[in-house]
Parts: sequence; C-alpha cells; structure tokens
Amino acid sequence: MTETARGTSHRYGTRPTMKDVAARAGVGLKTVSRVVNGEPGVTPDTERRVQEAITALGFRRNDSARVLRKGRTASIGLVLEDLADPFYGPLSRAVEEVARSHGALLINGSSAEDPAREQELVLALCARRVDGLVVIPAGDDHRYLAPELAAGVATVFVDRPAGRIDADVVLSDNFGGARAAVAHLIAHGHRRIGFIGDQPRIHTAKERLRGYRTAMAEAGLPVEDSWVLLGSTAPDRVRAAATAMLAAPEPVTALFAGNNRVTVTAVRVLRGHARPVALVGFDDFELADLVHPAITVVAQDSAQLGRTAAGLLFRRLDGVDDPPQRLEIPTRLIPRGSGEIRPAGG
Amino acid sequence: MTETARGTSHRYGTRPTMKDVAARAGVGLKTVSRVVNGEPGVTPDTERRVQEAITALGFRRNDSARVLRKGRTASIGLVLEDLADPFYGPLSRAVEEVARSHGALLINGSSAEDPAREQELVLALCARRVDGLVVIPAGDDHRYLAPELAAGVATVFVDRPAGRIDADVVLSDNFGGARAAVAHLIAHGHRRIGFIGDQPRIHTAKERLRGYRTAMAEAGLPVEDSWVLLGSTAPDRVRAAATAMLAAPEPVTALFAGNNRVTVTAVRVLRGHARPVALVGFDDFELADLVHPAITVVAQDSAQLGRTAAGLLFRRLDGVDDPPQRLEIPTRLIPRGSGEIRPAGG
DNA sequence: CCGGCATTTGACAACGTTGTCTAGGGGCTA
DNA sequence: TAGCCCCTAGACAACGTTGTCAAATGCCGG
Repeated sequence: MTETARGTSHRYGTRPTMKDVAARAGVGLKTVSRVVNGEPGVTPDTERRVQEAITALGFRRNDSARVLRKGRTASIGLVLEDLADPFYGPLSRAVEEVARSHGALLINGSSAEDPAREQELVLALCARRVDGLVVIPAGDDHRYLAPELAAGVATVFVDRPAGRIDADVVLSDNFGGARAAVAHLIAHGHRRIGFIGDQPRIHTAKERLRGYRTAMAEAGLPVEDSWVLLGSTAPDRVRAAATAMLAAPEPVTALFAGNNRVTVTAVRVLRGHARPVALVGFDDFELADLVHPAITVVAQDSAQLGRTAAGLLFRRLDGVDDPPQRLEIPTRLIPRGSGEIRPAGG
Repeated sequence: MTETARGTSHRYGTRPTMKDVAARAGVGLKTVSRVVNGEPGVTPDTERRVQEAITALGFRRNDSARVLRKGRTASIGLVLEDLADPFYGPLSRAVEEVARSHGALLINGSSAEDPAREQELVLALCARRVDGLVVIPAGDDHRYLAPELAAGVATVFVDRPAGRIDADVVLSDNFGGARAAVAHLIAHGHRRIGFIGDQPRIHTAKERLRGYRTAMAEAGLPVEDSWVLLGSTAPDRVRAAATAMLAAPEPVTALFAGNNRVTVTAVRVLRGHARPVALVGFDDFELADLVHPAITVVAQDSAQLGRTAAGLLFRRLDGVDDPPQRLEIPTRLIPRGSGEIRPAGG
C-alpha cells in the first residue's frame, strides 16, 4: 500500500506511535514516554518539541501496550442483570463514580439473569485483566472464579451472595425488610396476605419469602399455598396469579409484592378491582407517591449498595487483606397509604 | 522474591502465561496458542495435554497482549450523561445487546453533562483503543475527536448531533414531537401554554423549544416570555417557575414539560393545585398511565435509538464507508388524559 | 585545569500474545 | 523403495509501551 519507511510516517488506519513521535521530534523513544507520562528529567525545550510532534501527529498513547507492560489496567468490571432495570441504574452509576474517583474505567455487561452468560462475561472481563470485579450473581455456583481470585482479581458480590466460594458480598436486608412489610400489613388488620416473588433460586427472593413467612408465623397466622406465587415475574403470570388470589372464595385482603416489577403489575390489577386491597412492594420506584393510593414500599438504597461494594473493592485493590466480609445495607419501610388500607369488613 | 526459574512456575499474583502452559504440557508456545484459539493442526493427544495444563494452572489468555498484537479490541465505548437516568438504561442495554451480538464488550462512562468530562472519557476510551464509540454529547465542540476519526475510530453520536465535526448521528424527532404535543394542547382549547425545558445549549432542548414556538405560531398564538423557562431543571427551580406561571394574573392553562424530570416535578406541582391544568410531557416513563390523571406524553424509543446507533456503528466497523448519516427516530404522542383537560372557563 | 557529581538522554529488554516461516516425520504414489 | 507432499509442531519476530542502565553533557569545588 505504501513504501514510506516505517517510523517516519504513518499509514491511514495506523495510529502514530511513540516511535513516530520520537522520529518527528528528533529525540529518543524514552524521552517521548517521559513527556507523555509527565516524568521529570526533560528540558523545557525538548518537552516543547515533543509536544509539538504529538499534536502534529495526533498521537494518543496505546493503553493496551501500557497495560501489558505495567500489569494494571485501571479498569473494573461490573456484571449485573439488566441495565434497563431502574434498580441497577443508580447502582451502576454509583460504582462508576467510585471507579472514577480512583482513576479507573468501568466495563459492564448484563447477564440477563442467565448463569452461563454471567460466567462468560466474567471470564471475558478477566481475560481483559480488569483489576477487579463487581458482580450481581445470576448463578449460584461461582467456583469457576477460584483461579481468578487466586490470581489476585479482587471481586465483590452485590445484592446476592456468591455460590460455593468465599468472597466479599454486600447485601440489602431482604429478610428484615420483608418481615417489616408483612408485619406492617398485619398491624393494619390483615390476616390473609398474598406474596408474589421471584424464583427461590435467587437469594433475594428466598430471603424475602423467609421474611414473609417469619412475620406471618410471629403473628400466629397460617400461610396457605395458594397465597404464594414464586417463579417468573412476567406480567401475565403475575396478573393471573393476583387475580386468582383475589377471586378465591376466601380471598387475600393484602398483597406483598416481591420486587418492583411485581408491584407495578399488582397496582394495575388492583386498579381494576372493586374492593380496596392493601399492597406493600419491595423496592421503591419513582412516582410511587403519585399513584393513588400512594404505594407503601420497602425501599433499598441501590446506589448505596453500589457505593459500598465499589468502596470495598478498591480497599481490596489497595491491598487490604482481611477475610471476606459480608456487609448488609438496611432497608426502610416507607408508608404511603397502600399498606394502611384495612381489610374490608374486618 | 523467588529464585524459581521463570517459565516453569508462577509466583502468587502473577498469572500463568502461555509459556508456563507450554512448559507444563511439554509443547511449544505456538501450540498452546493454537489450542487456546481453536486453530486447526493440533493432534487430539497434544490438545488434551495442553488443555490439562491450562486447567491445572488456571490459565486465562491475556487479552491485552492479544489486542496489542491484533490491533482490534473487540470493545466499544459508550459515553452518556447519567446511567441512573431511566432514559439511558434501555439505550445502554440496547447498545450492549448489539455489541454482544458482534462479540464485543461495552465500556461505558457518564459525562454528568460536563463537556470537559465527556472529552476526558472519550479520549480515555480512545487510549484503550476501543474499536468504536457511541457518544451522547454533553459538549458542543467535538473537534478534539478529529484525529481519532482519522485514525479509524468509528463514532456515532446519539440523541444530539456532534459539534463542529461531520459524523454519524441518530436523533429523535424532537421538533416534530414537541410540535405535536403543543398542537394537541391547542386542539383542546388552550391558548396560554407554558414550556419548561433544559438549557438551550442542549440540542434536544433547542429543538423542543422550536417545536413549541412553531406550534404556537402556526395557531397564531403569542408566546409571552414568562411562559418559558429554560436552564437547569432542578426540581426546586422547576417547581418555583411552574407555580409562578400558574399564579400569574393571566395564568397559563397548560404546561408542556421538556423532559421526564420536568414532567414529574410538574405532576407534583399540579397535584397541589386547585384548578385542573393540562400537561403533556416529553419522554414516556413507567407508571405515566397510573398517575391520575394519566399523563399524556411524547414518547421516544430510547432502546431504538441505541439499537440504531450501535447497528450503524458496527456497519462502519464492517467497512461501510458512506458519508456521515443523520438518522431520525420518530416520536409518538400518547394521549392518556392529562393533555385532554380543557382550560377552566374556556 | 581536572575529577566527580548531577542532570538529561537514549539503547535495550521485557510484558504475553499471534503471524510467518521452517523443520521434521509419516503416509502415499510411482 | 525412493520421492513427494501434507500435517504437526516450534523458533522467532513483532505489536507499543515502560523500567533499567549506561552514556554524554555541563557544572562545581579543589
């Protein structure tokens, strides 16, 4: 394509390197490196010549080569379920903010709740040699990460614990939050309370279910099988289940929704329902206070989860070598009205 | 630290390399490379030995070195304003999905609407040698990107056009959407319509303002200065402005909100207001239909924006070399009630 | 005026991978 | 059985950067 000597010029699509800059400035390679990295020991005059060459050629340091040489990438990976989920936006943003404050970039990927895809993503990030990982697990077996951990990839799990390996984890108080939510409904006179939650394979779903059952048991209330729906929270399925619970001969008088998607679907179902039905949802969401009645929720601070996890990650990267920690972020019951509805005829 | 011969063993914190694997399997370096990359020309028996060594050592290919050698990183960068904004979640997810289907990872960063930070991020991504960039511009001068574009970094701008350079861009029909929204209000009898929007420095805000003015002009209606608020859309500021517009001697009877944050604030203001006031918001948001009255909005399909932009980006990466394109994604007016309110006493 | 020291500069190897090229061995054909 | 070719395998250079070390220069004190 061109017979121009390498090192003096550069072809289209080929970026100029330090060698090119050095040749143009009439200095050595290492001097360019020094200027680019702001290292001392360069005459103002030399520095100016190099800077001019850099500008003229449009040189930009190749971080791949730098990484290869230095061993650190100054980037961390974030694997979560779905960026489009409003719960993860603030979390991701918080992680990014912490990364930024440490001069690191954030690479992220969505697992779509698929364990195989989670593993694929995590290993791809390890191949890029990210310095650390923040993972919201989709799967429940993370032994595949053991070699990476041993090799020094700092890893913090968020929202759900790692499976079958010992690692740092930052969780919400799912159990306590759920228990408080259901206790709240019971305190307002409800005895027949439905629960609609995610697949019990998922830690948060399991914990929230446990909170529900515990609150019921503590009040001496039975839980009928037909009051509990676990599994996919696809709107159609949730709608059908909620409708059935409300249409039963002895209908539930209140619903506890296991996550924000379920809550929204429940609101739509209840809207078309004759009798008032109480509702408490896990996860806060924007506008929960504008719906009528305003929705009582158990709020978790997803940004705080992200901030805490990223903070822990960078402590690890700074060399802190304590045994793996398990941090829990408290949840908060926000009464707004929908949970304070009393059972009809109660 | 250790006198173990390099190449046979590896120290803690040092990952095994192909050389280590080769030594352990008793084969040559290139053979390991062949196995790792699934290249042909390796005996099943040799391959097995290599695989065993890989597993035993926990080897994972170092993509930094690979990138350095091959020139392509199989990653693209996404720079947006704020991941926590619900508008960007689906967009980001869509871009990621397209990237994934092309075997690329997504690196993203938030500019926080700060041009300097946008530039910093973009250049950092270029230094990582991402293959391409999807940028939602915060600034209005992107000449700093010219050397990168010349070097072959494919770049697509989304939501707002690039400033002072010629590049691909994917936009929503902001003008048409705003015009339709305001025309909708006018059709329902409104003559005094307020507009609250972002800083006119931002392209979308400018276009929406233009749509508002055009619709008013087309109906032969004047626009008073006090009906228009531009600039920061901080809730307090928006609340004060909306309240003032409604409390004026000749108050506006309808509001057009320039983005979803403004809409939400407006809903809160109107909720506490005596007279019914019509409202149309730009951007759809979850639960807009559950608020009372349900909020009429101009919906833009942010996922479609992301998909289109990423699609265009990968076409570029595949070598398509047309002149820069400008694609426009249509918006859709979704009447839900709040825009159909007729002016009091009109 | 000379030795020694500090400062600036550059040559060179190394990081871990992949592309190219060549060597060696086994099977097939004439 | 000799010659050829194909298939497997490895040696080596190169990607662009940074760390190490040594050379060259200039300045100081004696």
